[in-house]
Amino acid sequence: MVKRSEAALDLTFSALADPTRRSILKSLSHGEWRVTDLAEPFAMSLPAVSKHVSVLEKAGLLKRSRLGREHYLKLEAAPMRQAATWIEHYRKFWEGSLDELARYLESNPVSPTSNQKPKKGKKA
Amino acid sequence: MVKRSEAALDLTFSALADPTRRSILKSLSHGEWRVTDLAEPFAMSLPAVSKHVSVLEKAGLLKRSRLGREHYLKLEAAPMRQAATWIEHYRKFWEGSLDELARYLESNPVSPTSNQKPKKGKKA
DNA sequence: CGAACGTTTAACCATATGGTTAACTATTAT
DNA sequence: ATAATAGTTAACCATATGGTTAAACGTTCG
Repeated sequence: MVKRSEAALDLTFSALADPTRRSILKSLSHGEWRVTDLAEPFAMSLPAVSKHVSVLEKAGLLKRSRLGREHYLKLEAAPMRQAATWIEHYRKFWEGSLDELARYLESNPVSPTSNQKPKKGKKA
Repeated sequence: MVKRSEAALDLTFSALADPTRRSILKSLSHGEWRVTDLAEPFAMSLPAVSKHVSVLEKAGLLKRSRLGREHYLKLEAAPMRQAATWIEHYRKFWEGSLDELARYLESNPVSPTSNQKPKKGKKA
């Protein structure tokens, strides 16, 4: 099932990569909105917003409920958790780096001692 | 400076939206790699990987150090923190939703009591 | 009924993305 | 000096993305 979740991450991250769509999610975090309401703050046409909404819907980041001619959109934040978990995995790394930097500064007060060049393949 | 960080989020999320690039970051979390080394696992040309690397570089997710003709790439996970923070903001929401669901189920044992239709503008 | 509303779909356009191969630059090895 | 290695850049291609306007669809209002 690696493939499956990779594809889901693709959808989630690329949905989040657009400022209009992030703004829409922000609106939805304050309640359920109609497409027209969502579109109001933006300087773009309704069909453009409609497309953004459907990108978010396909990524599973919102759910749509039809009520007559009106569509109500509701935030579905759960898929973000997978993305957050993916990113979290790297927190250890950047925190680890700071630790290493601290250790380096402590054990190398003035001049660096080792600066040999790598010869082949991976470094570090 | 809202614009600035919005643009940074665009870059970060769209860099993360590609499985090849996520895989490259994963490799870099095990140390510093050259472009050729990074390319080895993939069924694509070196220029293709080179482009992916430069996308990650522009997003600030890795740093490049030139050592003769070799380029060593190093993970720079810090920008992910901003993305993680953005997503984290929504965790409260989905956890809140689960709370609300629990409360709803508790106070509505069998049949729902309120199902009036909304009239205009925002619902919920 | 017919008009207005809410939304999507269609057709189109410009630009971005992800890949290719070929050519080029720069460095290292023989 | 020549050849091999590491990497980028250029030119190209197909498809995706983000926007537009116009038309269509279904629902509600008068």
